[in-house]
This record gives sequence, C-alpha cells and structure tokens, in this order.
Amino acid sequence: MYRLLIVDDEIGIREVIKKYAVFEGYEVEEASDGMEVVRICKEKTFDLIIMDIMMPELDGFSACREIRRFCSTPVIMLSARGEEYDKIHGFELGIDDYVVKPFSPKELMMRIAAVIKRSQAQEPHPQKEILSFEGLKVDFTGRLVYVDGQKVDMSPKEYDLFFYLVKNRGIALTREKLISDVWGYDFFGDDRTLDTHIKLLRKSLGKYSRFIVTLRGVGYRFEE
Amino acid sequence: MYRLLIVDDEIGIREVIKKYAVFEGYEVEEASDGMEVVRICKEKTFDLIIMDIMMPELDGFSACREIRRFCSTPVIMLSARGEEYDKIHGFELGIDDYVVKPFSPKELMMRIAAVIKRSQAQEPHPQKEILSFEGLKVDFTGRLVYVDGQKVDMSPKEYDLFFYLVKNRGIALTREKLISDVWGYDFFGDDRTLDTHIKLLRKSLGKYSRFIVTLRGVGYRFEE
DNA sequence: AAAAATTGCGGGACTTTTGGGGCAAATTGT
DNA sequence: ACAATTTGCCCCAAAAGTCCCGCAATTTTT
Repeated sequence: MYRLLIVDDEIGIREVIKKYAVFEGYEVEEASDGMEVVRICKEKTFDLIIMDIMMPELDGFSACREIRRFCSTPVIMLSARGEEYDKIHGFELGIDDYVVKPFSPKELMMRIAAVIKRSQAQEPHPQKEILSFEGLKVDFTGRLVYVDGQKVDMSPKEYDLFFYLVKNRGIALTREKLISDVWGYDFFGDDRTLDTHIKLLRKSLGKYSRFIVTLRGVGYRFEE
Repeated sequence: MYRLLIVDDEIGIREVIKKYAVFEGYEVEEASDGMEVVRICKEKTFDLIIMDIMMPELDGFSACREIRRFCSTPVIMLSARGEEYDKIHGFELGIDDYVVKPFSPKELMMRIAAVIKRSQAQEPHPQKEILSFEGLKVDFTGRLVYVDGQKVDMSPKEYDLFFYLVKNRGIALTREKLISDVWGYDFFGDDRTLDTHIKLLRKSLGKYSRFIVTLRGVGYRFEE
C-alpha cells in the first residue's frame, strides 16, 4: 500500500486525482498549498507527492525545495501549459516527472506507478544473489562467473546453460529437458549441440569442470 | 593519485613545486593567475590548490573567494613575508594552510600531504553523493561526471543512461529494462537507439568506456 | 572381445548481435 | 523564426556466438 500526497489549490483537481488513485489502491492525503505540504511532510511520510506548481502562499517549486531539505520523497509536478521553462527548473530540484494540465487521469496513474516503481527499485540496493562452490562463484545478479576470483567470460548460451544447471544443482537433468528448457520447446536442432555447449562450458570452468557430471544415457547434473 | 593545481605568476616557482610534487607522485597542473584558476576550476577537479597571493589580474584571495562560490577544494596560500594581516584574512576565506616565501620545498610537500590527508578524512561530504571508479568520478548531486578530473559534458539522455547504469552497477541490465527505465514505459522506439546512446556514452567516457560492458544477447552492465 | 551406443572435442560455416558513421527529425536555446 | 544541439533511426561491416559435422574416446551391450 503506497501513500500519496496530492497538493493543489483547486479542490476539484484533488478530488479527481484522489478518486482514481484510491481506485488504484493508493492511500491518499491532500493539501491545498505549499506551506501545508511542507508542514505535513515533516510529520508524515509518503511514497510520492503530486503537486501543482501554481499555488497561493508557497508555489510548487519552492515547496519542493523546502521538502528536499529534509527528505527525498519523489515528486510529480502538475502545471498549466506554457510553463516550459519551469520544467527544466523543476527537474533540477529533483522532480521525478511532470504532467501538463489538462491531463488524462489514466496517464497520471501510469506515471505515478512508474515513478513509484523507479524509486522503490533504487531504494534498497538490490541484494545480490551469489552462490559459491569452492573456488567457483556465480553472481546471478551481475551475470558473472568467477573461477578462483578470476572473472570468466561466457557467451549467452553458455551462461544460460550454466545458470540452469546451477539453479537445478543436485538434480539429474535429461538432455531433452535441458534442450527444451534452455533452448526452448521449439528447438529442433541437432542433439550434439548440447554436447558442444557442455564442452565450452567445461572449458570455461577450468578445474571446476568436474562439477558438471555426465550421466550417460540420461543427461547432466551440477554437483552440489 | 591526487591532483594538484599550482598557481603562481612566476614560472620558476611553479617549476620547483611541480618537480617536487611529481616526484611525490602527484598529478600536477599549472596556472599563472587568478582568472585562469577560476576558469580551470570550473572545468576540472583538484584535490588541492597551491596558490600565490600576489598575482596580476586577479590576486589569490579574490580567486579563492570566486572558487569558493562553486567548490570547496582545499587551498594552500603562498605569500611574501610581511603579509601577516592577509594571513588571517585568508583563513576566513577557507584557506587551509599558509606558507611564507621563501619556503623549503620539503616543508611545502609536508604541508600538502597534511592538508590532503585532513580533507580526505572529512570528505565523505554528508550531503553529496559521489562515486569514484579509478579516474572516473560521478557526482549524482551535481549531475556531473569527471574523467581524470576533467569535466565531461553530456546530453540529458546520456546522463540519464549513465546514472542509471552506475546506480545499478554490477547488475546485468537487459535492453528492455534499460529502455523502459531510462526512456520510460511508453517508449516504443527502435531497439538500436540504445546502442547509439551507449556509443555516445562510451565516447564521452574515453578510456573508461570499458566500465560499460556489453552482455551479448542481454544488455549492458556497469562494472564495479 | 567385438559391436553398438553415447559422449568429447576440434574445426569451421553460418547466423545473430553489436559498434560506428551518417543523416534527418525533434527539441531546445537565442 | 533560426541556429545549435540532441535524439532516434538506418545501414553496413566486424565481431561474437551458435550449431553442425566428423571422428576419437569411452562406456555399455551382445
């Protein structure tokens, strides 16, 4: 459940956005001018602020600047047409998106989703998924493989095959299953293709090639 | 490798300091008067500036004041004897140390080392988010990129792509993800557009282009 | 022990993907 | 409105990757 703060001096605009946002499953709060936003932001947290530029007392930009002094909540700015100069000004202030009035609520919702997704994705620096087998290290996040600390270059297929074997380590995988899962069900190629790639893969793994065990008449398995 | 900027109108003085500094392992650039320093500092970054007070056009204090308007590089001032009043004046301007001519190069080197050590210790500038990869510096706060201290001009898209790659360094990013996150969910353009921007970006990064690794059939990754 | 089946491996033709130059459209600044 | 920059697209050549072939090596079956 994401929390939005909608800021506009026109209640009509706020109501429209709120209606759509609630429908999309957001929790919504409202404010009617810049001073109020700053005050509210000091007391509560939001996942996103949607704010009009033109407001009495304190305008959107000034409010944004104030808010940036103590938090980094993403902001989408709303503005009337012809405030193009402000657009650049706004992005410098750390504004995440910009919607021109009159806007389609549908589009605004898409932008809200996009900005939230973006900020959420960046926040917690994605934990890396890394596995080690003796001196063999596999970083799934970075698509990297290390043999005794030395980075190994793998071709796409090689990595895909390796990835599949490691993900299913300890499991006997038939040739048919490997081909159909790594190459795709629609692969009609030669049966020897798999051998070829196993060959390349073993070469890349050097002394750890023994982790890939041949199961005669069946397929292969990655040893745990 | 620390970068020094030596500023004095007498080439002889510059030469002596440079000789010792290079011997100590510093990378050195020179300037001969205040105006030049300010100009250079807008284009490049240094870890320390060694500047004479008495110079034509723009004196050391004025230059320092100018520089302080946009950066906080430490400064060591050089001066002839009898400029004691200025000494205090100088410290107010954020001058880190003060050496009286004639000085022993050996002593100057010690002071240089001391000031750099001190400033590096304080560095982790609370506000600024800066990352370095060898001679490649990325300042997210200022939206600036430096290659060996030289500021690099990038177009907006170039910055966006670069920042996204760096923010997600070490992570294999697919073409689809890059396009959708950098260009936006609503971009339906050509797939080759990404290549073009990677091309431009690599050009901008010069010798550090190798940090952007091609993952054939997948996308790209910024090396950690 | 020989034959049959299966896998390993080097070589090389063929395919896919990417890099880079060039250019036009779009955007931005003057 | 004009000039400059930025952006997106196309094309081609180069690079990288994929796949197949043939034969050797190994294991299993007869």
